[in-house]
Amino acid sequence: MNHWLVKSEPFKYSWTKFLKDGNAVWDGVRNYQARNNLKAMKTDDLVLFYHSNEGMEVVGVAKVVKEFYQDPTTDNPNWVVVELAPVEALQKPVSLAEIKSHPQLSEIALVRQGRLSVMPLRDFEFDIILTLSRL
DNA sequence: GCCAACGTTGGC
DNA sequence: GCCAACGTTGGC
Repeated sequence: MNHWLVKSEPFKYSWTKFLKDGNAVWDGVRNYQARNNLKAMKTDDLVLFYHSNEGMEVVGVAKVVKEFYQDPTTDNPNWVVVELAPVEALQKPVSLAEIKSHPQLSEIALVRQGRLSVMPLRDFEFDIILTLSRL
């Protein structure tokens, strides 16, 4: 199983709204690197949900419930969506500052490539973030 | 609100 | 195909 992290501005789509909706079509991705990551997601892969701009913290775990298909919000066949469903909220959100200060998390795209909105995580990176959320 | 980082566009 | 100009994202 692969692990991922997606960003959302809580202003536009928050974790709270996601919980209420029960699932989400992850549309609007217009960046090739992020698109490639969406295409690589498999059903039941786990995805961390990060609040960018406001909050700046990982707030929950989601899973892939439907693999990629053409983004219905555009006619351009370059762009795709996946569908995600909430798994659980983190006991305690893990802030960007905590992630940045953790030596074993210094390689992740959240730190190295700030603008990427869909990124892969290595298994141990995913595990560390979950561990931090339980401290 | 500012600005750095980075992606995209378009003129040549 | 290069590169300057411009737009967007997102941390601070």
